[in-house]
Amino acid sequence: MTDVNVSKIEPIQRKGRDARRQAIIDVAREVFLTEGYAAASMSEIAARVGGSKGTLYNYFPSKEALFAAFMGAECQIEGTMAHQINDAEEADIAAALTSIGGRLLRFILSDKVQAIHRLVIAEAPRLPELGRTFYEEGPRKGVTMLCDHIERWMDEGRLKHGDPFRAAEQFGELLKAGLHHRKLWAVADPTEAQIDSNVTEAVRIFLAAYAA
Amino acid sequence: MTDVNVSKIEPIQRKGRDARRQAIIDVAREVFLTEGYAAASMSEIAARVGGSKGTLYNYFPSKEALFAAFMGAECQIEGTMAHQINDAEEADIAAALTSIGGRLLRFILSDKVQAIHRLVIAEAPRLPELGRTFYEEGPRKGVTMLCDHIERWMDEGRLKHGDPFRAAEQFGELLKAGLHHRKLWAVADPTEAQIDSNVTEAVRIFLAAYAA
DNA sequence: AATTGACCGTACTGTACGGTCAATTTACTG
DNA sequence: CAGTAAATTGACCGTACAGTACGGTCAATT
Repeated sequence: MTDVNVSKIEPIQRKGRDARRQAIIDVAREVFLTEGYAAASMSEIAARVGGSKGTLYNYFPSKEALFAAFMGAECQIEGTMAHQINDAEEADIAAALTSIGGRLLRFILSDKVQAIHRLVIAEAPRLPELGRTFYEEGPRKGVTMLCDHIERWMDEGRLKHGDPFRAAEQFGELLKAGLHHRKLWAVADPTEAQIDSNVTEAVRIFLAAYAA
Repeated sequence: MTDVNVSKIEPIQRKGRDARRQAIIDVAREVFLTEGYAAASMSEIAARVGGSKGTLYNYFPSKEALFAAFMGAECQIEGTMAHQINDAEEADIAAALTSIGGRLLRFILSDKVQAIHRLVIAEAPRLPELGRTFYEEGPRKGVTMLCDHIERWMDEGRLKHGDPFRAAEQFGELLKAGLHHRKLWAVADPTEAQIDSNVTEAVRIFLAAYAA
């Protein structure tokens, strides 16, 4: 009632609070990615973050909310990653595709991205919007940027005309050929040689089908 | 001690027991596929099978054991499926690939196979041999049979020489292009038109790269 | 008719979880 | 330093789970 100048109260300890909030999300990421959503326990997260469960619930109202916060941050990181991967200044199409493809494939096959894929695939039926936002912010952005390159090359007459978005998806799929699923199924980790080999093969096949 | 002719006891009521065991696995399949491993409860399975939990544990010593039994049966089913999909008698390579590709892609995109993929991907880190046996009995077999066709066509000089196994994997990956992951991420269900379109595109690109 | 053993229903144990709360400590302010 | 509001704690609650125990039922075998 007697709250004169409420606005002054707000930034009272924001720095410490934000830092702690971020620390919680960092721990949550580690636990969620290694244990999965169901097996991850709030008690363990609280213990690993060095605080109590009550404090945890002071920052996030529920397990779902913490999970959503973590996934939001994660998607954003992945989205910005797409920019780095896709800026190729090579004039030669084959060289550009090889360069982009190598970076993209290594990114997709990294342990971190694999763990996120696992999580999204497992929880997507239960949380439909999770799958959607992950797709929009991650893979979708990556494909779209590759698509822009391909569309430009098509317009310049250096590639056959066609649906550039589908072409980008096909190239991405050729890159993964076998390696992605074998890693997802815990059958085998791809070697560096296999990765390089897959990239050159993907470029070869893509250009065989699309080179003007 | 006084166990004369123990052997006689064995086949006493095997028929009913096996039938019941199968009924339990059938129910377990349904529950595991829709709920996932962690969320599936033994009580619910017992209730759906129409029996008591004690009986359930009379047939399977633990939840893990029931899960393993279900996955074993499932892998076998999927393995036999590969045979039907892969027998193509078309002489024309493009026609054969289109025929096989259409059946294979529709199989992969079916709700049942998608649910199994989800389960395997989610549980593979926890149960490493699950991922391995699934791969060996399912996708591996499918790719190998397609590989046999491709190798024969290569030997006959109708396709360029190369690694037939990798070529088979590449063709499989081209078939899926985008659709598989969008369904796995609960972003969008593929339409019939998209499926057909993906098949013809996959054949086109594959032949552009491999036709002699 | 007697016997067997699989089966049912239910209640139970122990454990682990998500989430809550009153009490306490900490950190800032006048 | 005193006062106060926020931050933190850890014990606690209700619930749900895997797995166990047991008295009683019933259909098939002997």
